[in-house]
Amino acid sequence: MLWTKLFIPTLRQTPAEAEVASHQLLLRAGYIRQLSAGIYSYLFLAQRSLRKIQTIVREEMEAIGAQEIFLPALHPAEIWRESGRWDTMGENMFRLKDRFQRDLCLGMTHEEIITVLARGELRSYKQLPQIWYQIQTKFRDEARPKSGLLRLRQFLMKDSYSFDLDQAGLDTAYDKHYQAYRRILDRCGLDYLAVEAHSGAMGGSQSMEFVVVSEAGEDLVAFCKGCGYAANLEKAISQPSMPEVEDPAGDLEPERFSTPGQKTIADVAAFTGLPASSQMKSLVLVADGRPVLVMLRGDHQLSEPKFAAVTGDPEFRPAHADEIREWLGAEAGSLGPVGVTNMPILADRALAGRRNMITGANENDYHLRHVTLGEDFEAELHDLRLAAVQDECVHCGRVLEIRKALEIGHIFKLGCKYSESLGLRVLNADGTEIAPIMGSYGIGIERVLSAAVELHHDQDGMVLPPSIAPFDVVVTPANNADEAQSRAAQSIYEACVDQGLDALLDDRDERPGVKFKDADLIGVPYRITVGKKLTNGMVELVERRKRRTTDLPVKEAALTVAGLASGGEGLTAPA
RNA sequence: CGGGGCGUAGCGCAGCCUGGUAGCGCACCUGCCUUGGGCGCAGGGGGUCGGGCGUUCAAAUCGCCCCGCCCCGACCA
Repeated sequence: MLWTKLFIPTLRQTPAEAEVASHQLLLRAGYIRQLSAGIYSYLFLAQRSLRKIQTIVREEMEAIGAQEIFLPALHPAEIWRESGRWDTMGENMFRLKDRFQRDLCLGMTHEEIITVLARGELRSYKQLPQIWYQIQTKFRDEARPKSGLLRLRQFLMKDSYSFDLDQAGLDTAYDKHYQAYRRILDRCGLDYLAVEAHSGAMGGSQSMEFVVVSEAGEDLVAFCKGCGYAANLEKAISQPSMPEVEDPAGDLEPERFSTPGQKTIADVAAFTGLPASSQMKSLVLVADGRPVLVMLRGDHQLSEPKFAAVTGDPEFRPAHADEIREWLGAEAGSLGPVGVTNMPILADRALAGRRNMITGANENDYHLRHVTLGEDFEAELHDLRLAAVQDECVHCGRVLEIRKALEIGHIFKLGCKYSESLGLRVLNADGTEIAPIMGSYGIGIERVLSAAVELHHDQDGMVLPPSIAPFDVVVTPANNADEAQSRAAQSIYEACVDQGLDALLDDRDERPGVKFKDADLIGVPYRITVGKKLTNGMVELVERRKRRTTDLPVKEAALTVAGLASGGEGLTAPA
């Protein structure tokens, strides 16, 4: 294609609203334009790149026997009421009414729709297993859209759904997706991690996220460079670091002492001269309508999903200030477990074996020292904390890395939640009716592109992996007004096209600097520069990623790029 | 939803404090010139100053209300 015929509106300056690299570069390189918060138009370059990503996704989905379908984006409320999620999805769902005042919504995911489709069609065990997938626009009324294409209100997702007769079948479908996702992300040139995750509002037993470690991400993941253990921070298990100060020895009795105005862990640490890890933190939560006291080491944080899993109530809430006063007789900041009998006490395992710690006295402005779990109060032990910096891997003992990450894909074993609630049943071989067991698997298409840009860029612009770059190669005559250069560039361009390359000819009447800058910015992996060396029959091949320039005879240029491009498809991130 | 910031030409910004009818750089158009890293010269086009109401002889500028966008937090498959 000829640059002069294309619309590639590159920007010299970065628009002020863009903060993260991918957002800045996608705007500057003329890939996207914003319509509204979290809603973007995809211009020519973005569309080409997104299509390449979708092609890779389709190929790998077909390879595991998945069949492409296309479901509606506009859904009647009834279906969501049947599954119960009309109410539980809350504010994140776009809702609207039709002219007859019937409730509708825009699809944020498609478990309900696929299950309703299946229940009308699937009758017999002979029809299973099935894997159906689509690439669809999803709508989510995010509280805070942000960071360009990283958190959108309207976005593309490949979502697939598996239907099986039994757990073993689901395990197979899940594993196929796991393998397919690995191949997809490998081919897209992403350096990623597969991490154990919570299934959250999806329900279900097992789930795994595919994430790219990046400061632009909003998840936190913990992983071990030693044995490969990796999990979402909320789910991660870890060996707590040693307390900074050894506990006082002996069978000491709790001792009340005055701590006027010392409300936070940090306050008390400064006041007593003992670090947070020598204190116990008390949280009052309300689960299933009843108060629960949760004890954690002072420097640890509650993992809400772990607490929800222990209590079985995903809707738990912190107690209100007046409830805390009524139940414990003191304000948050002076709470503790000693003498508490009116609510169950849960303690994190990191407190097991600790002695003589500091905690609140349940009397404003007083704390207790020498409090020991199992002696001065009793509690049920659970893993309730978030893995913390310096925690060690429980498998191999190495210190865990904790990093921000971008969620690209997520696979879930759903179980029978949707088949049961929506009435999907098939007859088994023995004539009994069973609810098929389901899985659900998603990949954010725009996030693949954004993550690739986050991972692969430099001062001058994007450095896209060849597999997802909008063009493989750009042919740039340094001076297009020079008849010989222009003609040679044209023929090299044609040779590239003949090689099956997605080639771009920069035929603009611009100074070379402008053309070089633009080519760098939009991230084309290879550039063939036709310039002064043409008089010797030579052109230059510039590899965007390595910033390396090689002189080549005119005749070999196209063939060389074709060889590099096909070999470079699995290009991965530098470590 | 809470906190903060911003809204003036396509992009980046100044002007606002101290009211007097809008400016700079880049981009764009025309011509000349130039052609190895966002050239040079000359001429030119383009703005409801986010919106409404108010104060005033006079509002981009002051006041009130609203809208939008960004960032932090809350929230979130």
